[in-house]
Amino acid sequence: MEAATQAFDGADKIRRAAADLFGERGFDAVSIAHIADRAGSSKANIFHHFGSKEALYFAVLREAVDRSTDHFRDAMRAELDPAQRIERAIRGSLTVLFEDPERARLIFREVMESGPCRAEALANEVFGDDFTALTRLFADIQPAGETEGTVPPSFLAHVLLSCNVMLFHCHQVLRHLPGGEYAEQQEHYIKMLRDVLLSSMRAKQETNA
Amino acid sequence: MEAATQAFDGADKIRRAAADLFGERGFDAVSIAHIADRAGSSKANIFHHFGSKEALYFAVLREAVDRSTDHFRDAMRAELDPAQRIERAIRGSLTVLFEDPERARLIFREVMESGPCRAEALANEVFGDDFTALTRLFADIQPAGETEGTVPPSFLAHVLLSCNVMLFHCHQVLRHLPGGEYAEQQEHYIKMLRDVLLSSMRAKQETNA
DNA sequence: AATGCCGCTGACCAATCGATCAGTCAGCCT
DNA sequence: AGGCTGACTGATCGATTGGTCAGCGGCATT
Repeated sequence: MEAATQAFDGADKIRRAAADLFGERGFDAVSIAHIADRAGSSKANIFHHFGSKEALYFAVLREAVDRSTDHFRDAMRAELDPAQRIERAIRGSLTVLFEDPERARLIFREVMESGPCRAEALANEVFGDDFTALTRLFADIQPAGETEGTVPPSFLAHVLLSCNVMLFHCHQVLRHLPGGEYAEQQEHYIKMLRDVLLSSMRAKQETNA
Repeated sequence: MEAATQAFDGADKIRRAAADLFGERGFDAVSIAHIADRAGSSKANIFHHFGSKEALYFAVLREAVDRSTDHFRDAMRAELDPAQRIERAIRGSLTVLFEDPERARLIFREVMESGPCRAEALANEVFGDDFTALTRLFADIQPAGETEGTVPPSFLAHVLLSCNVMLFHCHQVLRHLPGGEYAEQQEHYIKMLRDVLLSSMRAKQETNA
C-alpha cells in the first residue's frame, strides 16, 4: 500500500526526523531514542538502516548539502541589470537559508566545528561551486576595465553571504537591537544590502596605508 | 601560599576549564567528568561550587560576555578621520573574536540557539551597548545633512559585525575557497571591509523598487 | 509448502551521564 | 581545646546513552 511514493519508507522518515532534530539541537543533544520516537520507529531500526549515530548524521548532512546547492544554483540564472541581479542573488541565498532552517543550521554547525582537516574538503566539494558562481556574478557586473583598485568580487561574495548568514542565525536578537528593525523587513534588508554591494563596486578604493 | 593571586582558587580553575571545553565542543558534548579532569578537581567539587551543570555554564557565559564588552569598548575611543576610525572598529571587533576564540564561540552559540524568549534579554543586556556604540560611530562619521536616503548606520554595523563573525567562524573554510586568500591576510581584509563601509556611506541610494 | 530475505521490534548490554551522599581535612573564631 | 564553616573527595545513585542480538511477520521465489 501507499504505492504513490516510496519516499515515505522507514529509512526516509528516520532521515527527516534526524534532520529536524540535529538541526534544532546539534549532534550531541539528540539521542537515538528521540529520533526513533519522532520517526515513529524503533531504536534498533535506526541501527539497522544506518549502522551508527555518526553515519546517520553524515547521511543527513550530505542530503542537506546537496539540496542547498540545488536551490542556490536556481536562484541566479536571470540576465537583468546589475541591481536586479544582486537583489536576486541576495534573495536566493536568503531563501535557501530560511525555507529549510534546520538544514541550514546543520550545515553551518559543520562549518563552524570542522577543524583544518575537514575544512578543505568542505570548501572544495561543498561550497566551492556556489561561492565561485557568486564571485563570477560580481565580476560580470563590474564595469569593464575598472577592475583595478576596487574591492575584489570574492570579497563582495563574502559580504553578501556573511550578512545573510548572520541575519538568519541572529535575527531573533537583531530585531531587539536599537535600529535593528531591518531584521524583520526582508525586502528592506535586501535593498540595503544591495546598495552596500553596488556602491562598493562602483567606488574607487582608499589607497592610503 | 600563592598569596599573589587568589584567582587561582578551585572555583576559578573549574570556570576556566569549563570555558575552554564548552567553547570548543558546546554544552552537551562536554561532561562534568571532563571538566573536573581538566581542572584537576573532582566531579563532586563542581557541584559544590556551582550547583548544577547549567549553572556552571551560565557562570562561564556571563564572565565571557563581560570580558568581551570590556575589550570592545576599549577598541574604539580614538578620534581620527573616518577611514581610520572604521579601521579601528573593524580591528577591535576582530581582536575580541580571535584573542579568546573559545569564549567567542561560546557566546555565538548562545545567540544562535536562543529562542525568542532569551533573545530579547541577550539583545538588551548583552549586545545592546556595543551595537549602539558601533551604530553611533557610523552616524558620527556620516557627512552632516546627508543622512537622507543613505544606508542607515545600524545596518552598517550589521555589515561590519557579520563579516567579522563569519571570518572568525569560517576562516578555515574560506581560505580554501577560490579568491578566499583574504581570510589569511587580516590587514588586507580590514582595508577591504573598510572600503566597503566607506563607499556605502558616501553613495546615494538606488531608489527604484 | 518450504525457503530465504528484509524491514522491523523488544529485551538487553556495558558505559556514561548528571547529581547526591556521607565523610575527611584545613583553617578560623571564641 | 572545642566548635564551626567551607573546600574537597570517593563511592554510589537512578537514568540515559549508543549499540547488540535473537527473533518476528510479510513477501517473493523455488
